[in-house]
Amino acid sequence: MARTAYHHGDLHQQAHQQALAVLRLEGDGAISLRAIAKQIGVSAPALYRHYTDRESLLAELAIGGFAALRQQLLSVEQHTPRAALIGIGLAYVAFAQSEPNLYRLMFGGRVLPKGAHPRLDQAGLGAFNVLQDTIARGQRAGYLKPAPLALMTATAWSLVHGLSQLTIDGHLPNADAEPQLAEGITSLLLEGAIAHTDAHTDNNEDTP
Amino acid sequence: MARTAYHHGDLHQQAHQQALAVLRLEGDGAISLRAIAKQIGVSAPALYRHYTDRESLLAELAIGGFAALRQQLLSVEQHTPRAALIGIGLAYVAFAQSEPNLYRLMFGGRVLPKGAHPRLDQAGLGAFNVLQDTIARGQRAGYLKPAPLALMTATAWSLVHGLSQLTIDGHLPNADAEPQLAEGITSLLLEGAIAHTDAHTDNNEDTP
DNA sequence: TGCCAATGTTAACACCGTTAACTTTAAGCA
DNA sequence: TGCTTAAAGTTAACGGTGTTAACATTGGCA
Repeated sequence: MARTAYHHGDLHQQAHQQALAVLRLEGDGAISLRAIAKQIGVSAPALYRHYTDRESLLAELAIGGFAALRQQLLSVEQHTPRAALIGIGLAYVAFAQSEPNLYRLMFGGRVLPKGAHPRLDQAGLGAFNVLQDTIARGQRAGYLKPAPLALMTATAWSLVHGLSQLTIDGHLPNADAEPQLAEGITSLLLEGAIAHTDAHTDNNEDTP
Repeated sequence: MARTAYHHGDLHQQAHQQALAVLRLEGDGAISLRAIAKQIGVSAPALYRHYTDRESLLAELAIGGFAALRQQLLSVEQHTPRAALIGIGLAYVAFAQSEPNLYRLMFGGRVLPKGAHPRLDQAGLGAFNVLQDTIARGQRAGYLKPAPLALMTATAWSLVHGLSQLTIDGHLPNADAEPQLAEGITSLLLEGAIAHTDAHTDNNEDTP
């Protein structure tokens, strides 16, 4: 079952890989089913045996992206609550910076409407949950405030997602040093932005 | 200079408005020069007398968006530093929620590459500066920590931008109450996420 | 072995952005 | 006032897209 021109058996996977390559180089807007089919050496309508839509191909790429992001977040060492939180933040931003076009596709909104691809939403939740679990652990350890979990998770996610998007797209003037920036930002969230000039004022603690 | 079919004198503005209407209803992906020309009652190539590109039309829409965002941020009352900061955060998210498709276009990244439209970058800076100035005032008033201004601005912008994007696109599970969410998130950034159980522990202060 | 479902094929439709070549009109100057 | 010129419109055409219909081939199973 191999290469008789018909039924070469690997079309789905090959189209996926080809589309991923184009995505990485030129962004999702440059993904064309006809071009992909030609490069694989197959007619364009053949792709419709494996993907109902161009959009479903993109959704599959995004699903893979969320799975990769989840793995990257899971691989962060959770030694102390603080190290786990900062590590997750850095890992998140690092992922976005290493795969900017894929990240943009995952959170495009315009390209992949939210309710349309259940497996996509599920994959997004999978990554989301890693972040949420880490925060919950930080709360149980007494390191984080006992604020509502949904609130704290939304805050953390908004921060890392916003930073990812802004750095990827080249906003953020004076974005000199990026790694320090990400670490400084997460620290700022943890310790707060308000100056407590009352008495104690022991800024920059490093270990809980 | 009016309506002889030729030279109806208002093509530029009319195309802008028509494109904006389509953008609001269906997103930037649905903006088609041919369709716009037809609805205005003009041939498609006529648009190229007023826009060098489809992309330049989109850039013009985004520029208008940044100007509107800037105005909305400027209209926030700056009574106390805290009120100014929270007010700006709420206004920012409110703008994104009131114009989701426009906001997505402004920060698309994939649609409008960063260095290609100088006036666009300038308009973005205009909105950015309002946020930065507010933070600088908060620092001068002694309300905010004297951390590097670029760091604090990047943090604040990341937070409000991330929250905007996530709520617009329907991520954030359990996103029950949005206004409280935005306010809670900005407060959390101001006061920090760490529980200070050592001694002082005066959480939830409301005035500096 | 013969049939059927899976998986390919070509042809075609209706769009799209964009350019070339041409035409009409408004405006300014002799 | 009339002529010229540049601005602003026109049609025709090129190459590209996603997608569907109708048809062809093939591998696997009864």
